[in-house]
Amino acid sequence: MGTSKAHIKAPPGFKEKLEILHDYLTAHGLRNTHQREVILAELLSFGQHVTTEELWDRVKAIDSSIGYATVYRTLRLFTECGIASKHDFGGGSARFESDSGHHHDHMICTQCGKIIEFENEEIERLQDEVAASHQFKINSHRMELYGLCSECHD
Amino acid sequence: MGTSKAHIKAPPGFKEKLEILHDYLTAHGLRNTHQREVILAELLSFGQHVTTEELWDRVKAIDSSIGYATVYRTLRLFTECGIASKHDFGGGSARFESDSGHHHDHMICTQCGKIIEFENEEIERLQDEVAASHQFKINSHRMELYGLCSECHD
DNA sequence: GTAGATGCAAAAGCTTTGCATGGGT
DNA sequence: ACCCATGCAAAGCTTTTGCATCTAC
Repeated sequence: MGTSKAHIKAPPGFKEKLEILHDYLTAHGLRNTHQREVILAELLSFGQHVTTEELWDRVKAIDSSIGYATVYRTLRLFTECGIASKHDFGGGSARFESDSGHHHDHMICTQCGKIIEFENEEIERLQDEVAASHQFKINSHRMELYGLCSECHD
Repeated sequence: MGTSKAHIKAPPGFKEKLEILHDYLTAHGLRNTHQREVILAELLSFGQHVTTEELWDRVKAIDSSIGYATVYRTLRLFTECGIASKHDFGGGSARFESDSGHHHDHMICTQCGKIIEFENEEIERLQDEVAASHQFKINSHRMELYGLCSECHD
């Protein structure tokens, strides 16, 4: 009988990310599995910053046999191969998002939890400048603005 | 027999911070204690971003009867009355620093752990600008640059 | 067939809290 | 005296990991 595994509906960007994943797996002697594809698909279709547990809930709806540890380990794998990144916005749990390629920062509404993404080249430039003035070599940075979104004030 | 408690050597800024603390305690019907003064003094004299446990170690050296929970609760108190602030630079434990009054951000060397503080008004202005363009009201922000300090590269 | 992947459950870390006791005011 | 503060130990939570079993290659 064919692989009667749960069907994976491909969300936008799935194909590209899957290719990156496959390349990474091959290059490192790792294996592709059904679980990894399901988790990737759900991460992409979630479309928001998601915690390991939230993602696990969605993944279980597709394949109830997938365990929490697999989601946890797979998210770390995704982070390592550059198709997702991990953030800590406070509130106990780490949150993951699929990488869109271009860097961006976040505004977090402390009232409703909404997360707005933005990018600002001028700020990035100034960061580089500040770092350079301290002979500091930036590898990564985080910048988060906490406050109230337009719907939560006035 | 006066109060033969361990002597507290006043580090720079101790008097001012202590006053803020006392005012806060009075205003909220709370009490001043020897523990709180020791912890404040050690926080100030540490002079670097410190974890609860690291601070506890130093505090115990002054008064070995002080418990971890007291340090923990006192740091939260300090945060509430605005004489200290809490940061999460990753690595498991939260880190505290005494507030210097003027806002600043951090560069963290991922090799040696050194933390360099800096401030940049231009960046702050741009942050306000970005927030305004999204009708977002900033309450606080964090900005951290991760990489290698001058002593850890080349 | 073999080395990596998975699921379960337990271990690890920090953080936070309940409670009896001690101590400011 | 009253009520907050403290110390100790236990509970909570999320993150990690050990291990037997399963599976992609």
